[in-house]
Amino acid sequence: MNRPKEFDRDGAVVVLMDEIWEHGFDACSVNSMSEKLGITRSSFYNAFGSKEKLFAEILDIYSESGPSREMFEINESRSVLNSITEKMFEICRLQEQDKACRGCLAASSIQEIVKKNNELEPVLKSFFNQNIQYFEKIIGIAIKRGELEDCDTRIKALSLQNMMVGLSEMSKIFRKKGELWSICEHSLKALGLYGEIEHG
Amino acid sequence: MNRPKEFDRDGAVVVLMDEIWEHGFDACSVNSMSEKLGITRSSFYNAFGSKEKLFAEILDIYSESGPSREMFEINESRSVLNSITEKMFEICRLQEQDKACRGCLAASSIQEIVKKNNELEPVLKSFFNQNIQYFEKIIGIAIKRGELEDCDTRIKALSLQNMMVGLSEMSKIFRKKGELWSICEHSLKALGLYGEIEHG
DNA sequence: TTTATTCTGTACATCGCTGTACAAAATGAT
DNA sequence: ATCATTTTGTACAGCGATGTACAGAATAAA
Repeated sequence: MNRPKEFDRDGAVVVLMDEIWEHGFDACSVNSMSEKLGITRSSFYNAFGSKEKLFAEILDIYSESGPSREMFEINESRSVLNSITEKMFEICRLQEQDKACRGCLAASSIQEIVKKNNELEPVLKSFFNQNIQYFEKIIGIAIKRGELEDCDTRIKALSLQNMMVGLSEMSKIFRKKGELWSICEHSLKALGLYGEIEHG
Repeated sequence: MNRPKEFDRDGAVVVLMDEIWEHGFDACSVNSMSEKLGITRSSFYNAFGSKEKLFAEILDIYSESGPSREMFEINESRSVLNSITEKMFEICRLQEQDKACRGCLAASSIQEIVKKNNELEPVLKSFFNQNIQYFEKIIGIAIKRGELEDCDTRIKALSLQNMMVGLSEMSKIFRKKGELWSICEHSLKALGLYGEIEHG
């Protein structure tokens, strides 16, 4: 019926996610992203509408692969605290290995978007609110199971989020081997969210 | 001997600190900053050398007024944990009131500088390392005084820093009255760094 | 083959930013 | 008044970004 696209749109979104993740939202111009894909700007606008719409898409994909996903695989054979701790260990490992020091895409975008991009600010905020809701949920489960003593789930969730956001930025500054995990381990234990794991 | 400057340099640095704090390092062009001061770019370059040198100056001033300063007023009549808690309460209050959602200047700059500005990266890193050193110091004092049980001062310091950096970004997203402080209070208590304070 | 549809490439006019270079202005000291 | 010094203003030449508009290319269906 119509002329087919000459590039793989889904693949392109991932490429641009990496691009924005590494260089930041502002630094990635429509120009440079189009160039990266080997298409022209008019194709870019045609395919993605605008930088903002693209970012919203990217954030959506990011949240699919984000902390919420894997942690959600909470079954009876595995404790909630274990899931949290394991996930955090994995995050620390990834951040430590990442030579580009990208941190968390969402956390890194806060500075460039809040109070600076009216279109994306609500998108980003909803990302974090969803995360908090998820954290509240699994913390609630942990309490019910007796893994965690009773507490205000929202404050506990916010504190965990706070720790994670902090970690995203700290990972860019403190690059000594194992240091990130030692912060994480200490903070999780302090919050009562630590569950023993095996790490190689 | 020479023609006097036609603008107040020291005052200008403060104006530009606010400018960068609010809009970010990248968003503040030499053009816009010069315009803000009502001078030309050549005067800007003459007065500050470059954007980078200006930022280094600003960070220096910022660290003077930063967390380290007031917390350092630790005397025998006031506990270390009290000082920390009071300072954190003050920070939460300021962030909550700040409608521009600026967060911490240094924390907010991480994203734009690390791996992106070779000249400023070491400057920023040294800012944080100094902060950590200071935290280690006062935590050491707290332990000696018996306010805090014995622990690895570096990890404790890093965890505190992590919490503060997180708070800087969280303050831009979660704007409900008192929520920031409830995160902070909970996290400080968890880390064993909370000291009872009177807050109005 | 023609038609409708959609994608792509080129071009446009505009804007802001960069760092430097050089001339003009202003002052203190002699 | 002249000189040395420093600040300031103007100008330059170049770069990259923006969003749109329009023409051309490619395809599926009729």
